[in-house]
Amino acid sequence: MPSPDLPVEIDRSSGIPIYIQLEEQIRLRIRRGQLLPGTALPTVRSLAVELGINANTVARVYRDLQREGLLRLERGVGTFVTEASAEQAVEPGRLDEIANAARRLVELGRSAGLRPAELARLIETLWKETVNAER
Amino acid sequence: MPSPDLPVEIDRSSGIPIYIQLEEQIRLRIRRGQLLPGTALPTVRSLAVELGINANTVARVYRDLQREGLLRLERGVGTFVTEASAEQAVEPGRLDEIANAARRLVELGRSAGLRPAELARLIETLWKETVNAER
Amino acid sequence: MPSPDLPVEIDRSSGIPIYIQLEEQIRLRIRRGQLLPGTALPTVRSLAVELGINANTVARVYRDLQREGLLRLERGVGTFVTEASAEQAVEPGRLDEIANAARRLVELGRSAGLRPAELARLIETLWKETVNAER
Amino acid sequence: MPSPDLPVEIDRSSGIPIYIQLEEQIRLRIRRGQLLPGTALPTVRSLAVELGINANTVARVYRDLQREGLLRLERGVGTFVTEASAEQAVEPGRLDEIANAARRLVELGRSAGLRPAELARLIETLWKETVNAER
DNA sequence: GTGGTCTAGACCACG
DNA sequence: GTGGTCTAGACCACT
Repeated sequence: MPSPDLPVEIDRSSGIPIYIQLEEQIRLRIRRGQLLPGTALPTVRSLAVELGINANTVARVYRDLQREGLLRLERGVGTFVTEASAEQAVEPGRLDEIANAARRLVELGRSAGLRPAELARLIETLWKETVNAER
Repeated sequence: MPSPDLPVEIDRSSGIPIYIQLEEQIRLRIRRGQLLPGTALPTVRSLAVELGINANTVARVYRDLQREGLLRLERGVGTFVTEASAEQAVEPGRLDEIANAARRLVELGRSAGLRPAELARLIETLWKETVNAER
Repeated sequence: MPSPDLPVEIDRSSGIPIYIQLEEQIRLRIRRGQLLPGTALPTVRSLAVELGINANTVARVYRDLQREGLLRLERGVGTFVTEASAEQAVEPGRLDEIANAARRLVELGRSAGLRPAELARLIETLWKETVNAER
Repeated sequence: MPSPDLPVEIDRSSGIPIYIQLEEQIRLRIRRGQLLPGTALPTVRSLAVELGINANTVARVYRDLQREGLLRLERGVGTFVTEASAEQAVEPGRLDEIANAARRLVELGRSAGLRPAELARLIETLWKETVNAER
């Protein structure tokens, strides 16, 4: 499988660490089925050059995603999307549904004068409660 | 007005800065009307001791909330909820509505195998889009 | 909890990456109950100086162990053994038992002319079979 | 002697170098008496194609095993198992004994929550100690 | 002073 | 040429 263009964008002024931005964008592409199992990713160095960041930063991202089981790093060969990643894929319809729910939440929050960070925190709190409730 | 108990909880292993956790919890209590204008907050030192955190951190929180207009620091006297804070209060009904929307989003996200951080990021992204759309 | 001496040893000529050596030694100490929950570890920089290695390498080790749930990194404060690490502790008796079984295997392997790497590989193969058999 | 099928399996996601995997599997087959002296091995190219790996890698493996005295490379003819390899053969009974000891160790390790890499490392450590004790 | 991120660059192992 | 490790050093966020 060839290495397709990887239309990743880094916002250096967002305050969000570069490696987090990269990880999430690649993870999301795999989840959406835009990066199928077996697909080769750009080499560490080439992606670093393309994004204007350091190769170590890219390597860190690939390594993190390897631990999550999404990527397979082959020394001397390259980096590939794992077969197992398909299990973590999400149907596009579901993602739309999620996006809609998120949009609704954002509108409600804004009209109530909340801040984005407050909503994000609310989500994390509810998430933990849900997890605990399962136990 | 007396200083009520301030049932704040700090999670040291969450990775979220302590001052952020504190700020949001106090802000939310004011928004909910659980901390009314004129109410005195615990002293910097007592709250620091109670939570087992650094006094500088508490001082920073009070200072930040003062800048937002929610608190009033009276040197040598204490810290109080401002009258103006009432303007930022949100009706309980609205908060319930928001909480419900958030709960739904959390459930959708969980069933799709997403992580809380991904949802939080989604929210922030949508937020910015909404802001830009307004311009 | 104070930071006790951490008698770690690095063998730079072993060919085994420094961060792997460090990780395993700290992990083993926690497993053995020699590093109890709440205990503070040396700071990233001090351990780096003590071992004569780079601070980034120590930071990587701490970060990896944090992901495993063994350590808790508190920015601005320090690094601590988590409460949850106790769940991964192993009784000393069991470790002795394991060491004996390993010693026996080593003797058998040596007398049959095998190499250590072959034994190690045999272990990993059997391990995977056991895992698959469980499914 | 004809070239038998060589049922080798390569795990590209194991992190273990391909040449190590290949070497050990061939070595083990010779030790077990499954590859007898005089037997021809597949050509470098055919084995490389069959396994989907680089021909250089296969060549390296054959060369390494030649240095160990297990294989004989005859230029323009092919690669063969040496007569001397018989001396390194191990009786099946012994291999069973070793496999049993290894299985026991794996079970103990798993029930104690260790990782395969930790067991492998333990073995290598004990091996070195045994060697030193002999001196 | 703590940990976290990022850079630049060197050297190594693998294919 | 691929990824992996390590160093040295800068700057930042947090307590």
